[in-house]
Amino acid sequence: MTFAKSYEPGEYESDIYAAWEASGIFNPKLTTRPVDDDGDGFDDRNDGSRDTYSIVMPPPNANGNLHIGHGLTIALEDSLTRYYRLKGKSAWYIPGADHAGFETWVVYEKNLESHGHSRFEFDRDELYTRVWDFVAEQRGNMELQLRALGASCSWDDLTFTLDENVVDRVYTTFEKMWQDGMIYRGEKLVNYCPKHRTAFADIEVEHKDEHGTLWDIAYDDIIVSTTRPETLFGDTAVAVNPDDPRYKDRIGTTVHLPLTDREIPIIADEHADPEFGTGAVKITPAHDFDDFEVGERHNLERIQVIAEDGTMINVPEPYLGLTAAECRKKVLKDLKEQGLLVGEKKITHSVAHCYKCGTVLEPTLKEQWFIDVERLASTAIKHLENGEIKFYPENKQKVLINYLKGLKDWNISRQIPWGIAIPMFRKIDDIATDEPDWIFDRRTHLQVIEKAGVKYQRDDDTFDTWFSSAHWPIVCTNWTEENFNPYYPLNVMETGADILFAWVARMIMMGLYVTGEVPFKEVYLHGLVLDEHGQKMSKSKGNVINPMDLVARFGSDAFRLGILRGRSAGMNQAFSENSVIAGRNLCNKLWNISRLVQSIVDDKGAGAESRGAFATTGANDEASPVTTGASEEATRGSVTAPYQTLNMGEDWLCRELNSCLDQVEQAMTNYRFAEAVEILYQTIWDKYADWFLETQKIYKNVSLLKTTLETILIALHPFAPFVTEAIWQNLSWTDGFVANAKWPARLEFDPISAEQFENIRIIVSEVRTTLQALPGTNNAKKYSLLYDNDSLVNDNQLIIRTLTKVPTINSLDGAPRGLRLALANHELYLDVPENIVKEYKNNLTERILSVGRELDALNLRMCNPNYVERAPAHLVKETTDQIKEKEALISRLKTELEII
RNA sequence: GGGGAUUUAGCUCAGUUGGCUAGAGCGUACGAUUCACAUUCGUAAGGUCACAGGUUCAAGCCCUGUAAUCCCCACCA
Repeated sequence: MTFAKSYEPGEYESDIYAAWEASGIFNPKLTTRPVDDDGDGFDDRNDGSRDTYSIVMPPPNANGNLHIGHGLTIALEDSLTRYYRLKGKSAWYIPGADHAGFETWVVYEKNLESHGHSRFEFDRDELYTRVWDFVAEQRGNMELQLRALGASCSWDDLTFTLDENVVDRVYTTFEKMWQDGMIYRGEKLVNYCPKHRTAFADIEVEHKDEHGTLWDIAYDDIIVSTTRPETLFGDTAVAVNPDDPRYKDRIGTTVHLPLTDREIPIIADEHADPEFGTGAVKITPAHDFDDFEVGERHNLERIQVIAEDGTMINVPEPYLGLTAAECRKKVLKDLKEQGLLVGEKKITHSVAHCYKCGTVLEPTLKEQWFIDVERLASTAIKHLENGEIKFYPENKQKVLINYLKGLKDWNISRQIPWGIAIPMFRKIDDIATDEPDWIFDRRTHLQVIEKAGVKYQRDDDTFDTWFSSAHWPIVCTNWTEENFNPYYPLNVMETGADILFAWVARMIMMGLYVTGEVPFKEVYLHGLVLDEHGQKMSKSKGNVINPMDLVARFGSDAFRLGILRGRSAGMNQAFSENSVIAGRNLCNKLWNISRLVQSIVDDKGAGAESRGAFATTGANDEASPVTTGASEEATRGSVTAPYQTLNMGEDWLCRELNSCLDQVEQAMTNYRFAEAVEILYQTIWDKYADWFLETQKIYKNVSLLKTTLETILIALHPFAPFVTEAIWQNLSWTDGFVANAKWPARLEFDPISAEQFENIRIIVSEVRTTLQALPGTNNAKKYSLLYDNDSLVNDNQLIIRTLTKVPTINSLDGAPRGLRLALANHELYLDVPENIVKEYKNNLTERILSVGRELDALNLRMCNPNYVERAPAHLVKETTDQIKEKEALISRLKTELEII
């Protein structure tokens, strides 16, 4: 098998994924048998430790497509998973699919409407079945897209949010809460979307500033202001501030409610702000959240005047049955005619909207199931304050605690059929029995059940999606009360910062309530992926980037590298194609590095033959046989034979690779993905290719080339899984999958020799810089390098010549000539004719000035006695060393200038 | 009103507990061309680290204040 000239992701990616999946390496339950290389009977993978690593996928919508945010999620989560798998952990990345209750329902309802139907033609069970079929039809794309992104998740363990075990667990929790008295049914005001005809939790409401009108209406002698005159019919009081002198003597009296024959009381309540308007406010407990509370305090009647379908009820005949908007017009007109409308002005106020359709939400009185969150929240706060969960970014811990402290009771009832039925049944028979009105029962497939001779009817509502989602870590890991589960709590929960409250908070509360433990040890939150101008992506702006397009054009790895680049926890960040292109280039670079290494191995290595697991044209016989449980022997990446470093460049490379591994490990531990990618990019491109491989064109150390290439392949694998695997399979000497390789060991090298190579690099750079700065072009080919009494240069002529491309390097015979290079410890000259040297004079002067400025700064520091006294000794020494070096350099440059 | 962020090169971002002359990618300029890769190689230019004070031997980093931008929560009769 040969390496094509450039890496073509499309030719490899799907075959590679299929081979991984077939091998079973993504399922830790198939691969957790001991690995025993040295035959001592102990599992010796990763220092013998065989601990677990678990992470769950925030479930994408089962019947949707992945968007750019999913792309980021997968890049982050899969990098972690692959990294810890390579580190030898039993890494379990559990995939999921979301029934996406409301989202899917909205799509389905639109679909129904487009076919001329309405949801009200069907009963709930029928609708549920229909949506189920609808989702089943649409399903599957998302899972294919996850594969295309390289997600190394255990597909056998995919959890759908309506799976039986999920529903069971949700019912168990609900039952426990019911028994613990945390669930109550209450008539409360809820945010109600008249279009979708369902209530929402507070968190789902979107407040937007809107322009509106504030009308002043005379209730006898008292003027009240309102933006919603149509709710006047629901007024049951007028409130004034108890300290407001204007109304002191009116408290306890009544006013006449316009357009009706009712008298309503004037009450004293802090809610009325004396500064606002006239200081008197109408109270409509059934249609306003604040008024509801005032009503509770004063025991006021709640009169619902707007029905769930948005029409007027419980109002005088002329207004009955009008829509709220029509009613408002008529009320205003009638008030005006009676001279009771005494003023109006434009105002801006914030209005609650449905986050899905934008309809103005109607605060509506409704009986719903609520969770008393007091116990859940306070427990969560305690564990959070205890530091049991580490947050990235850190500040989110405080933000979350702050949120939990102000958390209100949680409305878990939704009036949409697509979801998990609430397992509560209401007594039908109005007979006097001691039986409670509501009972818990799991048989939600039945509309009516009978218990102890009494018939009960199922509540038609379903659970808020977040109620079941809150169980995600529990249900994905199959946590049970009975058995110890090494995968729970999860090592990390990775998700979007925007659902910290909606999801993360609820998982923590639920995890603690159900299992007594926090559901994860760490939380990593990512920000939004913005477009290249820093704008939020949206369909209406037309700036949406489809991750699958990028994958198709540049490859999955390029996308992953691109989206991780420069990203840090919790931050919204712009994203552009450029970073993906940079990623694509790195993949191609790595491919060509491997191509060169393989060609050297082929030339020099004896008897090398391809043992790749499969060919580029498709999975071959060697890859597919592993179907039942992975044999680790067959799938684990191999490690090459020992090597010896034979020259300075090799020692240097080993040193740099070790340092790279250190930094990548450090970065991954701290979730600094961008940093890990950055250091790998630098190491592979600048160090491995530009310096080391260039020297290997001279000294071909086959065993070292093999080992070091494996090192960079494995280290990059978490971020660029496909190209590293494609190369691994293409190389003649590697075995198994790089996806299941061992994280590289540190390389042995001679540190003194490694440091020597730094000197070579400095010399080479100086030669290059000078050659570029000299007048004329093609200088490298024109001028030779001369050296005087310099063993480093003498011994490394070949390397220096190769790297600088100068034609010859000679020992200086006789007096110095040409241009002396500005190197402190080396006598090196470029054999440049005198007239050219003179032209270079300005350059030299410039250089002296700049070094002089640096020297001044250093001297200034040393003149400060406090610095010498108080700064750490090694810094002071460093400074003195540098002063010496700069001084030497300057005098050298000056002599040079004098000669000219 | 409460809370959380951001401000560093033309653009997008790093800069971990204070330590040398503030880094990277992209972009720009100049130079290179059969020999792994033009998805390439070499070189360079480009920054008053938002502003003003303070602490310190030393501040992009810590403290105080100011300005601009953004997000979340609550509220707006």
